[in-house]
Amino acid sequence: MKNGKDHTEEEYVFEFYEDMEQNFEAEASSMPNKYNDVKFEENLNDEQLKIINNIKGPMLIIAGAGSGKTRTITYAVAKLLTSGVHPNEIMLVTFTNKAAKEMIKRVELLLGKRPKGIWAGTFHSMANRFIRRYSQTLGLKPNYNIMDETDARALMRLAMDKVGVSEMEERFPTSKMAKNILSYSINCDKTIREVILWKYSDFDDDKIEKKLKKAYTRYEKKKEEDGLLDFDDLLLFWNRLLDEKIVARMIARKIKYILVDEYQDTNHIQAEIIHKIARLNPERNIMVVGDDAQSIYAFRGANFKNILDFEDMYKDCKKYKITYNYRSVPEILTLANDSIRHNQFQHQKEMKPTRPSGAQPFLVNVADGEEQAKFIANQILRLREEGYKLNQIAILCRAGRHSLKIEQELQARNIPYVVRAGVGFFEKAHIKDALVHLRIIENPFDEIAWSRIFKMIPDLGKTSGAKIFSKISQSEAPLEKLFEKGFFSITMKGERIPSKGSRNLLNHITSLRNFSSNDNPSEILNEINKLIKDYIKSTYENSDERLEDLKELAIYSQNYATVQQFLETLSLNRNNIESKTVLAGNKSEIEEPVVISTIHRAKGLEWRAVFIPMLCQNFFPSSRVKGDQEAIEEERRVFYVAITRAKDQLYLISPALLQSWRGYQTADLSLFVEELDPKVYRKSSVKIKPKPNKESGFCTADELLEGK
DNA sequence: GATAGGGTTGTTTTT
DNA sequence: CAACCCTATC
Repeated sequence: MKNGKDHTEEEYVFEFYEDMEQNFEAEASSMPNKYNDVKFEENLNDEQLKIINNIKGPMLIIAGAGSGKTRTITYAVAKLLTSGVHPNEIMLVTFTNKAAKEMIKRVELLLGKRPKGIWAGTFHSMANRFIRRYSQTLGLKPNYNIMDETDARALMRLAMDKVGVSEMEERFPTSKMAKNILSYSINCDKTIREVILWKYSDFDDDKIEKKLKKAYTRYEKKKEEDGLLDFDDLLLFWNRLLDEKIVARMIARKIKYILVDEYQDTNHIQAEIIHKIARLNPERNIMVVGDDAQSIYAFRGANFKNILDFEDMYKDCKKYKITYNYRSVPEILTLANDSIRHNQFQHQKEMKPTRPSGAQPFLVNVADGEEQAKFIANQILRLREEGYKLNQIAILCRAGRHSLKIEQELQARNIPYVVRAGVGFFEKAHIKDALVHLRIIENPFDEIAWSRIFKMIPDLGKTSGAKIFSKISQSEAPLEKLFEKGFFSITMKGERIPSKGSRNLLNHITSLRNFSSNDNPSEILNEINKLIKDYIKSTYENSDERLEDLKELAIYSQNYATVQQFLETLSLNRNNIESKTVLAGNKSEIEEPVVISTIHRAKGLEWRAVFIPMLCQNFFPSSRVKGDQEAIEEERRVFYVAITRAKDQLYLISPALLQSWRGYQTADLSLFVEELDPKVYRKSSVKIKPKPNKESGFCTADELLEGK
């Protein structure tokens, strides 16, 4: 593997994995690595320097947006390494695996050498490493597959069906709700009853609760039988592992320093895990970094009160604040502060601007979604003329679907863009169609995977599928056994001859019989692509595009040695590949695209210019929060995160009229804009009237621009 | 009894 | 774009 900074993303993924594997084998080496001299004093401010010179014991760091949080963590890691701490004594927990890789990359640049062996990644990916290693201790199949949320929901549906829940006449939670309830219960350490009362009080009923619990039992059992784990299981089993004395002692011997980024977005079980590890070590070197104002994952059980609890839990904890903002012009910070002060449940803290004065944020009222899209496109072109590169511009949406019209407009104007929202590449139907074949090679007991394959086979429906899977599940056989003569022959309608569907299935998968989970996934995928080509062609409208995607997938998978490595990387890094990139026409030079993203995925990132569309009541904040103060505050934090991504220019855009399922509908200005002090933004003085009466006082976005 | 096809519905945010 | 329900067909 190459050294230096010219790694491709894929190589990092691969090396990353290797490092983790080595961690289990390597003892902390007594030979400290030779690193560059790092100029800590020159590159950090006083607040930051104080932190990295005091890394010991429990530390709580409150870091405002744009305060150089990543820089501080990076230098902290560098500090530890240069003072002789071995890489595999450090655990760095980040919010995404991408963030982990980027931080390691930055540490590498500082040290002039790649620090091999740091435990770095998300809670889920690290949990996976430990669980794979100790699957036997936990009584799990070593080749378990990790389900994504869609799969987990499908399995929950299956469990509910088996328990006979969907046939009930009374109202009952959907499989999605049922899965959510279970998920909250695990992540927040609450009973099912408590979760129901907390989030789904409509279903507060003994009978429902009883049935639900029955479905859960079935769900758990099914996962065990099929060798499946959901995201929550990863945390659950890691946590359980830490109660095993021998394993815990082994982990304690290795990990001496824990650093947790984005601590405001951890939930109860995650906090429990790191505290268990921290307490295993007499020095309890645990550093958590976060900003309660940026906690936006409550829907996943995150609780920014973890930050407050931290101080209670470690009475001797040292508390630091880093407050200088290096990102945004003071005008943008003023608006951000003016917004977040409306939140009651909040640490009071003040961001100190360091940049000279710049442009005031704009509040742009537009007539409707089309005008909004036009305005954004116009303004992007204008910014480009002013010297902005397109990739320094972002459109940040509350929900993925808010960007549809904007995308169309950018396409029409030949403005290249990339979308980081909605269904990711690996969740697309055709990609999953291919991947489920890999899943059954890895683990043939995975019913969710099989049933997706069954759907692709002509003359094979639900009933036959269930019969075939029941044979598979009883066979206790690896994949090759399934090809023994007559295995798939099931009798239908009392006839002796194998059904058409089962013969089709056998034909379909026969060419996979010689592959095993240890083979290179790309070779297998090439074969799979041949198998499903006709199905893709006949099922999907844009099959050419999809077949291209499948080729891409096979190429991408070359970076992984085994099926297992490939599959679990996909499960745990789902948003690493851009879901859609539209490049401008036939331009010879490729221009870096504008970014369209959900706000949630924009966390930790920054752009020179940021557009926030759809600032209307019932869109942002979303209609679901009605009256719920905590939910409104969460939405306001989402707004705050969006604002603080902007370095130089910020555009708040609010359409007056929106197209809903039937016709146009007036939309009120978002509470979050309404409540702002009008002094913190510049508003177009032009009054805009709804489209139907498009006469006096009404203007288009183009005219609005001229008038500015 | 089982499968295929049509038409309708409803979707925040993500590991 | 998947999950549902209904109807036509084998």
